[in-house]
Amino acid sequence: MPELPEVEVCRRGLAPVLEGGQIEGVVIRAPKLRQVIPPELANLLPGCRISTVRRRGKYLLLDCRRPGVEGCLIIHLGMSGNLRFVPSDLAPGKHDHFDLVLADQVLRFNDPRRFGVVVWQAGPPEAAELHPLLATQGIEPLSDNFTVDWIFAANSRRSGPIKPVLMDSHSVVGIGNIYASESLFRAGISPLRAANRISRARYALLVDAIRQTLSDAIAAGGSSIRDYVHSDGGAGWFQIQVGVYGRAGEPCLRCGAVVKQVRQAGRSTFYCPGCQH
DNA sequence: CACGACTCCTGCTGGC
DNA sequence: TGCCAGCAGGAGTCGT
Repeated sequence: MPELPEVEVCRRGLAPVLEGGQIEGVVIRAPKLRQVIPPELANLLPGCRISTVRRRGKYLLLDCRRPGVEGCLIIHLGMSGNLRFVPSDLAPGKHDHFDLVLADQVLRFNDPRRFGVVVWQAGPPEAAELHPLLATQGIEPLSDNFTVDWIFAANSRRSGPIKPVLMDSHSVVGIGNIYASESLFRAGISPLRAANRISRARYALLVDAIRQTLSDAIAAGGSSIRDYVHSDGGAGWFQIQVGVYGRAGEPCLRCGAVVKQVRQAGRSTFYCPGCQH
């Protein structure tokens, strides 16, 4: 379910509980998600302390170590993944694929569609980026590196429509199907417009829109982290005011034109033909 | 290189 | 009510 804001909200919910805590055990129930969950986690992780819970794109990074073992547990929630703390004695349910057993509770990973990932990268925290899944990740949209100059140059040779380009995690990480549509709506740019046919001035609007949209979503989700941590894990997700996503056929809240839905690269795109050009 | 199609998987919704 | 097609917030791989 997660795009960058949801993963960040998840990280903020996990960090205060996990950081400094010790892993007592590991349970692997479904060996194969998008990749096989490494069986050796059962030997590596018990006894490890988690120093930091980080995020890179839509990946969660748990830095773990104990004498003789140092590495990073890398978790991706895929489309339908979900992490929640449950009581130690709660029986696992359907699609509960992976448990991190802590002293007084369990961090449980549930993922019906199994597009998620749980893998291990040995080495110090800075080595995590060497993992093949992380090595090709693009820049963070909430970092100082994400500028008008950067995106204008990066997209200068991309002739395809801007919306799928925004969703390319090898370019910019974290922007999924919903926030791509919403950011373009806020910037007044058509999702169909070729990425290399957008002016620098309009890219400035887009950079701001992306930053603002993601930040708003994090703020909205962050307000319910307490709920997230000990409830169903769904609280706090996608709570921003939606401009166009899922509103096909309804009037645009800004100009009243009918919101359109089209298909791009196999994904639904929503936009307002009245105020996006 | 850049792009689109295809792929992995389960579950829900809407039409008949 | 049952069945089936289509679609769902991701992203790697492959062919062009």
